[in-house]
Amino acid sequence: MSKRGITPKEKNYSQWYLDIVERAQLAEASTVRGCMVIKPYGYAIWENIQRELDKRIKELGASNAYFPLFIPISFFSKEADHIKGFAKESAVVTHYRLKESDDGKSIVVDPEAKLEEELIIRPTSETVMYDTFSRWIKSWRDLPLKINQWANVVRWEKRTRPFLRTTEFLWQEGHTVHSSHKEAEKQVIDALNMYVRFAKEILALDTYSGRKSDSEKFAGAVDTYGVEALMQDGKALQFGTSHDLGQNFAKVFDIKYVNKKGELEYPWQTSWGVSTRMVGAVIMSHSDNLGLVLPPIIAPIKVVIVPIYSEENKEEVNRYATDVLTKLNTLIDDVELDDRDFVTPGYKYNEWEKKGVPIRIEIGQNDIEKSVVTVVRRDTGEKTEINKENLASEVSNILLEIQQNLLDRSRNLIEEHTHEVSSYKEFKEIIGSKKGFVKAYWCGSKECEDNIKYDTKATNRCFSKERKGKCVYCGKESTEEWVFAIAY
RNA sequence: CGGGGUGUAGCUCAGGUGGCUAGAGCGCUACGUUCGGGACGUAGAGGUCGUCUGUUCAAGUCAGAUCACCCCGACCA
Repeated sequence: MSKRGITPKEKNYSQWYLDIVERAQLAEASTVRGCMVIKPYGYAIWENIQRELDKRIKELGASNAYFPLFIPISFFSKEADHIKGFAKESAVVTHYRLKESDDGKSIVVDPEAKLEEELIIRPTSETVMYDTFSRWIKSWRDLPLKINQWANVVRWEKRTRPFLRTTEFLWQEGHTVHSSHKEAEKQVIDALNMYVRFAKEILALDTYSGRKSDSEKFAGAVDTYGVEALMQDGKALQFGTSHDLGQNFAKVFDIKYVNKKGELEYPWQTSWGVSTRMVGAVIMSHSDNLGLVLPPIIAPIKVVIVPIYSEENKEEVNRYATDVLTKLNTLIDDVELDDRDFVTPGYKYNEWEKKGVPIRIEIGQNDIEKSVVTVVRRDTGEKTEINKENLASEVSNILLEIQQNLLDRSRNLIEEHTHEVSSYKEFKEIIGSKKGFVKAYWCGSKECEDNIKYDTKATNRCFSKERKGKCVYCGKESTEEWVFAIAY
């Protein structure tokens, strides 16, 4: 008998998401505005994502480094578009000391200790890094330079939600410097494709990806490319971006190098990043009304063993369970034997389901007599008996199947929720009823884009392909098809 | 920053027209019985009622101020 279920996603998707985050012990709201405390279990998922991603970042040739949290306001304001984009959400440090208040009852900011120059807490690190890069880069021999940073950043967003949008978040930002625009453009696409493959292979998420429209561009970039995943409620979630910065930052940070011909030149730069928002994307995409569902590759616990016993056979069951654990450990890390004897098996089933553990193994008297174990899949709920002898390899295979099944589901969801439309009437109907992605021609004018957004809340997510047609809003000739959706 | 709402136990909340020792469910602790889908019984612990000021013999309850948080918009990874 279930006592308290989570809010079903059909009823209130947003509440369903928050319930999962809370009941899977992933994170909780912090006392600091808009921030969250990532709990050990949630952080373990992040660490798995980090580990897999870090490998791929290094395959792109980038090295990890670390730059300061504080950015002098003068650095920050050098690139005009950049400051415009982030000015409205910047946390600013103005003082460096506190003192006792006059009545001695509290601690206040010491007005004497005002900083000569204010410091911005980084919302992104282009500016601090590029100031440094200007001293690192002198010759064509220093290029390409590829630096990655794992860090926290702060953006004072109006409205926050755990993992999806928090005031402070963790991320990875890659920054590269190249001697030609062509090479930089290739880097932008390589990084984008790396994210697309990562989503598919590790997070089991199918995506759309491509160039962004001018209005969705990163502040200070020449071009921005994004990766868009689809959530189960039909809304899009951007979880990664890759920017072609052109020479915009090089010019204002005075990054110059001498090329092979002996001429002084500005190099071409890129930056790309993904954040803890990915954890939110995974939660929203795969989970169901029982709780979290995790792709096995990033699951902190891949298999949980639940022994079922009474006082009489406790020892026998535990011995059998320990044996099963040893067998599984030959092929699978992260197996947990839940031998707590102060909660009932039903309680444990529920708890591990909420936490999204891909496979549960039940062991009781029945299994021991038949020399089997009962294996239950989190993604399908399917129960099978598997012989104890070839257990490890069979369970490994099921883990692979679950990973694949989640990706298949994600692909199906995106296919079912993608519609090509030819008229604006159709566009509005689909966005209004089914949501999802809508492919439509767009003439490229900001006016049409804004009007569509005003009418439907749908925004231009990314470029789809070259194709001749008529702009879905104004009817002018267009050569470009774009992907639209209502986004998080 | 606009519009709405809420602050009482760890959590979710109840406490008409002011009145005596502050209420429930869940959770927590102890003991016992249980254990193949969130077990049950008994006994307990837990609160300066967001903060300040006022009205009153008397304030969780009324008034004013203040702070905090939540929801809906505009902005964003």
